[in-house]
Amino acid sequence: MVTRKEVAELAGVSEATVSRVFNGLGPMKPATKERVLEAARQLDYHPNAIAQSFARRRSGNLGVVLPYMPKVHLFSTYYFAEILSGIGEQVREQGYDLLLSLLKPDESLDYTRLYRSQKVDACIILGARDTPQQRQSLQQLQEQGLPFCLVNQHFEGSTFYEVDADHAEGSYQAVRHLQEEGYRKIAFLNGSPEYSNSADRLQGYLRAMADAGLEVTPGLLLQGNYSRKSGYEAADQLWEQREQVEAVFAANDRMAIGLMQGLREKGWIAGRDFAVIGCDDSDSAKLSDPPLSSISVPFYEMGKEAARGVLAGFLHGESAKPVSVKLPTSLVVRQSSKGSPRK
Amino acid sequence: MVTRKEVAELAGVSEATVSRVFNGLGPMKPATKERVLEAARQLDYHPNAIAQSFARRRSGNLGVVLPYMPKVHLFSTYYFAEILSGIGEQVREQGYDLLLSLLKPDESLDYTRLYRSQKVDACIILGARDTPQQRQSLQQLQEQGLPFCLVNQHFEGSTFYEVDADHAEGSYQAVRHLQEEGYRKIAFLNGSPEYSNSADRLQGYLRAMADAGLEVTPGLLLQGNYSRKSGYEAADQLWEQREQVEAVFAANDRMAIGLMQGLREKGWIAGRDFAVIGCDDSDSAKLSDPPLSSISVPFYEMGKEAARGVLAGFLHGESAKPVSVKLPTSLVVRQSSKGSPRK
DNA sequence: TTGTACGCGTTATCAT
DNA sequence: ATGATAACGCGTACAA
Repeated sequence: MVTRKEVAELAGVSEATVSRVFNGLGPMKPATKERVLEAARQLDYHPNAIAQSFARRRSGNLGVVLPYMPKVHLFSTYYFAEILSGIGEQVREQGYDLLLSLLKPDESLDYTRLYRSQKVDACIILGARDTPQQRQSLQQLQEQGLPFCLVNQHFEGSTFYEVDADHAEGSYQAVRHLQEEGYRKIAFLNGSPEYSNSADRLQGYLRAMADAGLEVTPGLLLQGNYSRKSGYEAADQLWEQREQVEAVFAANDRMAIGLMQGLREKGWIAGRDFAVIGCDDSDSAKLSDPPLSSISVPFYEMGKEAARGVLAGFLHGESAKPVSVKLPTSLVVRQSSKGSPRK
Repeated sequence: MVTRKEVAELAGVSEATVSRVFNGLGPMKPATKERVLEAARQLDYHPNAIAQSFARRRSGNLGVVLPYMPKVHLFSTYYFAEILSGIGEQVREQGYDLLLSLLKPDESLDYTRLYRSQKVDACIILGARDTPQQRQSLQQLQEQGLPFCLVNQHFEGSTFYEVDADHAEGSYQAVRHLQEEGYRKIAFLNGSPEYSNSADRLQGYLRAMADAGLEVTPGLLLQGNYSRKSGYEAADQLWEQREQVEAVFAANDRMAIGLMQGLREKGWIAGRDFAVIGCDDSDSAKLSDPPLSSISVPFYEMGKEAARGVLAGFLHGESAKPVSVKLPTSLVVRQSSKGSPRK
């Protein structure tokens, strides 16, 4: 590998000058700059990134932590792909690289491990759940001053840097839409409570029902775990009380689709016999039958914002501590929420 | 940050000894080893990975190149998620890290850029297409002796290291299955020709038809581009000649689902009026209505094998040049291929 | 079995 | 505007 030294010799300057040229530092004679660049071109010199990291004492890597994803799919891959793309776009703009860390199933959540080998300067943590163990791990990071960012998850009562979406407002809009279409008996199929999304969506649902003066009977509140299967199973419960339900708002697309599959087996077709709206607007929403109305979440932008913020926080130190944000969602209406309430 | 030097001082040994302990090198007195480990524990010492990379002159990173994925989804995110998981599992086992590189739309495919900054020791390239430009980029890598591996793509006539699946055999099995179910007029909806999968699947289809003594009229060969939309549009063509078609084998799940959606609008239900089998067994196969029969491809294992092979090739030099492999597929039968041919 | 000493390719500080 | 030089934290050949 050709090094700075060889470039310096060929250009007839010192090594320091070569560095200055490549880092655009200090004043320098255009002629020398040109000589150096020409020499570098001739030798096909490229700075050694590892040596740079070593000297600068920063890795130039942003770590991205992905949760363990077992065969029972609670997350859609769409979700992570979008967020990752956003992160990728931002790190490229900042000359950073992206180091992926896939958690193991049993892995104790000792995030500090990632930092202490100094292979990452900051981290974005995806798919975090609100459990005592998680809170403790994150708390520990924060106390040690290690820069990190959570995406699409809020820890009430803590002051972590988070980039979230306004799920409560999104849910409110979805339920309002169903009401405007004439539906009154609207059920809510929620996901696991350890995700803050769940609480937010429940809140949006309840507010929309209250604002419309509609009663929320216990039977209208169903509980799933974000898997297709749990939505499929909820169809049974719903069928039991089919006279009391005209529409369902589900906390994600997978459950919504499972629910539609379950009810179809009993003869109820979404968009004809009842209405459904899901959440996330993943690509499965377009693949389902009928196509699923859903709340679109700006995952790409969330990833990008998280990367921007957490790197700014790191690069400018405490001076620019990032502040949590909440991006807006939007409702995408498709066939599953069409039709009208049964008379 | 606490360094080797401090540990050495506290333990009353030289820095070299500390290194030996942490690398398990050379013979050493158990007592000294224990003293060093105790000192390290006390100081919470962890080797600096960047400095290690610098000294060892290897990054300890495996690069993974992902293609640009525009809004028109030709790849399923499932596909990449599975392969990435496999890679992730393997690199962890080898103490490596995973550096993600997301290509930009216009980006000229100069893969050497990834290596010359020395941030990766080897690369796995996903979603490569067989174009002159691609071949040239890869050829260049090979000539420079840079270790890389292609997953799920074959370049006929070249000797790249590739981990592929036996798509021809998988397709053969799928079509044979349709024949065993009594179908005779079987169409094939292929994807873009720049992916070797397409040619392989076509070959499997043709062989199965030939082996069964069935004629392949030109009308039975449809062309899509792996997007749902292209499958949806193929439904029109198919409908034109509906008397000549009883079943369809599609080169991926997205097209198969689009096709089912298109034909449903005309009144044909998959699994009742005609049969469909897709490829990849992505999770959308379980979400579609009816659930889609599909050829399962061991993406996880392919990713794992690619990582294993390419790292072995790098770590042991030319001595252990990895040899291309082709993993087996399997057919998963669901509702879309049930039913029986119309009389 | 352990210590000494050098090198790795930069960045950054201080002279000139 | 440019050059000399000291870090940076570790691996490792060689010496003891």
